[in-house]
Amino acid sequence: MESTHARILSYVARYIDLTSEEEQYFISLLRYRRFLKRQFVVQAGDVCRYENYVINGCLRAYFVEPGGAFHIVQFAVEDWWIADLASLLSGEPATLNVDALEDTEVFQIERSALDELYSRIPKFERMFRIMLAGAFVAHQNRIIDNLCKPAAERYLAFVERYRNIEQRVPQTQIASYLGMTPEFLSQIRSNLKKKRR
Amino acid sequence: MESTHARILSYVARYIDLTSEEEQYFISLLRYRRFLKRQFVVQAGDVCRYENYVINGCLRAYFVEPGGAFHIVQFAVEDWWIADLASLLSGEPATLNVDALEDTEVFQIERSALDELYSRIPKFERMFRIMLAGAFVAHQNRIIDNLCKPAAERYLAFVERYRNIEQRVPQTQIASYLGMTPEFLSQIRSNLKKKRR
DNA sequence: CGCGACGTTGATTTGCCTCAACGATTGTGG
DNA sequence: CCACAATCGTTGAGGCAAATCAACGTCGCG
Repeated sequence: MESTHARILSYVARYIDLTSEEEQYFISLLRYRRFLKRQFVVQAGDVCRYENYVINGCLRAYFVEPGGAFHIVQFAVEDWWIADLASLLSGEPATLNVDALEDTEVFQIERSALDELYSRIPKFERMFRIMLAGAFVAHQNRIIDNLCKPAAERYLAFVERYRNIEQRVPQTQIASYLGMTPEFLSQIRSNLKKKRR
Repeated sequence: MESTHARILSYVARYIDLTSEEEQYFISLLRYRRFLKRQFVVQAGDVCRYENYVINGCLRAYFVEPGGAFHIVQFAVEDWWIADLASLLSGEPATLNVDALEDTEVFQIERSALDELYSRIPKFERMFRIMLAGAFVAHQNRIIDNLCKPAAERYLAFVERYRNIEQRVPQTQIASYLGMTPEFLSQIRSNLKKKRR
């Protein structure tokens, strides 16, 4: 546990400097949890009560259409945060599901603990502001890519950018994230192979 | 000018409470500017130095592909903020253009002034954190819609959500925002009209 | 007036989806 | 430890939504 704390603290240190007291206080708000593969972290319909930091393993957030089709919105591996942010902030029921693609260890921070953290140590407000700005820009770029790149290029961009994820999760999942069918992704890959030779 | 300050102050008041001293300080950081229709607010390649609050009028942020195709990423009307956030934060050259679809009045806050504002009045860090969270969620929903809704539904959702924008900007622009060709949007609209009768 | 932006309509093409069938691999209960 | 199911990736035929290309009418503007 010592070492896992070290990890999240060094993550925080990328954004802000903490005194060791502040570190202790921050750590006291963390709740350690393990999720088994396929286990839910957040279920659509329930209120999302935690922000989740991934220590190791892999989570995914996805949206299920009334028809039954589902679409992956986000993956989260080591050092990433994941939640249904809309639900966490508003207290409304979540529209996203979050579950584990591998056995996964996380630190959770409860909504109320976050609020207290912001008040006690405003630096954390800065950290989350900067994190959110980065996430916002990433989403914006994803929208642009979806608008103007054909499926094959989007796949290549994904592999380029998230090699660590591409290795670990099944193609079905990646296809869903990229907004195409698994069959079509398979076709793309086989075309790329041919071209490469 | 008095009245325009009142407007941005009531905008801020949605998020945080300020003393009148704090209000004065905040206002002192604002730089008033007018942009004529078609005038650039940010040009891709330049560094984006300001966060822009729209007093009235309408701005658009768009991305130009090497091939020449362009895609609208965001509109901003009264009470909205717009910038190339990636550039503003990193100091790298902007990848987006921002220009005026109508004659537009804005308040600009310079990057360095923002930093000072955050330090002097951490409440503003909270305001921007909350704004960013909202924008993040909105982008996420847009990604989901692009993935699972057909073009006609996306158009209807846009009209529903942004009636004030839909009335004011040409269809070409809306088609670009929605990720479809103007011709196809025209077809969709004519089909909807037929159905409505 | 004439030019350029805008919207419309139609013919053709294409990127991607749907559906279906088939091995290969994983994993799970008997 | 085997047998059977479930998950995963692949391939192919056919279909549809949306893009492309082209032509034309309208309007606002210099």
